[in-house]
Amino acid sequence: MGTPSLADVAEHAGVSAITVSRALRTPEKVSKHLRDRVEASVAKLGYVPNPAASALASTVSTTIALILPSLTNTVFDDVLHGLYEGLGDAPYFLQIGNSHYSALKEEELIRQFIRQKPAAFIVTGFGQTEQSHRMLKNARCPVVQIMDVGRETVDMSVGFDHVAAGAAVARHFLDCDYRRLGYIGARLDVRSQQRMQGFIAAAAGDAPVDDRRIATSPADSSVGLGRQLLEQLLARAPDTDAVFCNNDDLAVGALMEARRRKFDVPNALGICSFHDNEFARHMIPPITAIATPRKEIGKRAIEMVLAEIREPNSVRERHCDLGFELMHRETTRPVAG
Amino acid sequence: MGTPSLADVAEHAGVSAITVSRALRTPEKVSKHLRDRVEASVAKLGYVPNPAASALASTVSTTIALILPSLTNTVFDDVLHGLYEGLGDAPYFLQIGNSHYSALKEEELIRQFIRQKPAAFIVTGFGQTEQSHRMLKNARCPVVQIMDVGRETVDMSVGFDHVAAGAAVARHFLDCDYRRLGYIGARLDVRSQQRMQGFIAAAAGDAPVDDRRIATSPADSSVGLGRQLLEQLLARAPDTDAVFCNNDDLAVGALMEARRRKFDVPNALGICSFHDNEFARHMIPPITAIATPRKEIGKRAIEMVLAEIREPNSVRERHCDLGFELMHRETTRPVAG
DNA sequence: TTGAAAGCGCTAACAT
DNA sequence: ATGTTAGCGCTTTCAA
Repeated sequence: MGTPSLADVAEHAGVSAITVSRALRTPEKVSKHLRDRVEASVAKLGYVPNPAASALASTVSTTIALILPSLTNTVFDDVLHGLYEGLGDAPYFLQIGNSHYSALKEEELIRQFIRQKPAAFIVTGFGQTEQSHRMLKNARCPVVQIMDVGRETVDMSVGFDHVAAGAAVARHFLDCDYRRLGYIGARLDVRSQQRMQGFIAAAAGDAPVDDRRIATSPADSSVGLGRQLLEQLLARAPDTDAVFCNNDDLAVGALMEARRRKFDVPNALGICSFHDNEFARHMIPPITAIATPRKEIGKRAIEMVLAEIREPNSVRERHCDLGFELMHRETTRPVAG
Repeated sequence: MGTPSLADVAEHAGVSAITVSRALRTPEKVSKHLRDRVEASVAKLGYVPNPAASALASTVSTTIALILPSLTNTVFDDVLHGLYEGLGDAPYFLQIGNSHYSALKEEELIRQFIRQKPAAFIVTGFGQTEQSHRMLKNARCPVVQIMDVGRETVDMSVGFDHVAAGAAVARHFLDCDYRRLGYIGARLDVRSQQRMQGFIAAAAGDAPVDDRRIATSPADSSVGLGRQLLEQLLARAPDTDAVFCNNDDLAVGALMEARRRKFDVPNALGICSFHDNEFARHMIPPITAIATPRKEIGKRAIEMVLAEIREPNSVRERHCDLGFELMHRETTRPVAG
């Protein structure tokens, strides 16, 4: 015989299997006397529960299903760190599914996860298909949608407002007296587009964003791509005086390209980044950026989920807007006035 | 009734459950006739297998156990990307355990994983406890140890030689005529220490590394910490002429600190980084670094594992040294001579 | 090539 | 507070 089973523990402790099960899962329902005996046997035999058997027998497993649109985007690394930090030693397994930014693939993943009776779902954004939405509604477990805020929530949500964040950048540029605004972005998912739209809309009155000043690419974002995109943008619109970069990689690339061209940053060219990774603020000059609560989103999401698992409907704040913060550093001019 | 089970598919197709099971797992053992009927029913009912039931009934699950010492270290993000890329659509789930750089915690994780009858184990390094080693040996599934190369392998391994990598940096510094060599590092795990020792040993003959020129910290590595550590090192040994940085964050920080002090890099101070993230080569000046095959390690590890699952003992190269490469850029002088 | 029966290790439901 | 029974959905073993 290999590893000991519940029955082995039961025999060793001289009790029934169900008592061992209870002693382990709901110790308060077992008398101290038997609980002690069970615990001793568990320790003696080195018993570890078999999650597959327990998943099969009960209505929920110890799997928390997580669906991310990308694993190569560092934003989700940060979210993951928050998730694992929040998870701590809780007896749940995070199972990651990668939807590759496809709602159909996501639907497929949800279908697979459903079979595992996950203890909870954490999914990215609000772009689910109708089917997905229905499956999540029917899953009878907590569901958190992360990264974004919105109305059509399945159950709970944590994120921030991307439209507002884009608008904040536009307003900042205007406050600093920039007027010929540009935008560079890579791999434009829904949320990036919201940022861009918020940016364009907020700029529209005072400094409409010219199409020639928008440079994007379907490629993954990287520092090298940031250089290229700025180059493209300047080739088409050399008099651009400020660029909103859709993330830190691109912003660092743009800054390096600007330096190579001996541009005066921030006077001749302002740069504002998005997300604010640690290295952005250590560049020379330090990069102005919208700081986003990536790690906090992960941590909060898992906390909500664990709380709901413990005690359904116990979470009061079911929709958290964690906000963002503009870090005004040295790649944008001082506020005019 | 919720989601359809194997029995439902069997009934719908007018065959027995076991035939459906076979049609799905070993289609070559079922006649084309029945196979087609089964497939049609599977599609019609939208059947998705229940992994818990299959894990319980069979001797292996579809879980691949992965033990990483850290999730906050970007090195492992890269490894993870390689793992997921190599996994592709293979029907296995990666289950990540975080050992927090503790061999005991790792042992505990292995014990838990064993209960799940994983299809394979991927563990980091060679620092397992004796118990862990024994459990892995007895697990009757492929095991790959990643990141390092070494002799006392459980089963298979993929990595590179950290001692040799450290030595290569020392030799490079000497070739470029640096003589007062320093080292900065954060969160020193076994492999970092091997790098440091390789570095010190290789420098010993021509330019022994003075203790005052070693600055380390138990904190997580970051750009800010790189600045601080260089500052500390220079406070103690202002005439240091080259620094080996244990990773890219630190190197970028060191470069920024050097720039703040208006040091002439590479002439007055040489900087060599480790890992070579994409941004390192886009800094100004581009950073000389040892490029490590992090992503390739992940990809290769999963490939080995999948090959062994399909066909035990089919993998020929069971111990892969993926090597490293010194990228000589502009933070170290041209080679003297 | 196909099927029937048994059982993987646990928990839900129902006693006591 | 504790135990008995049945069954989760699949695969193994054995038989035809």
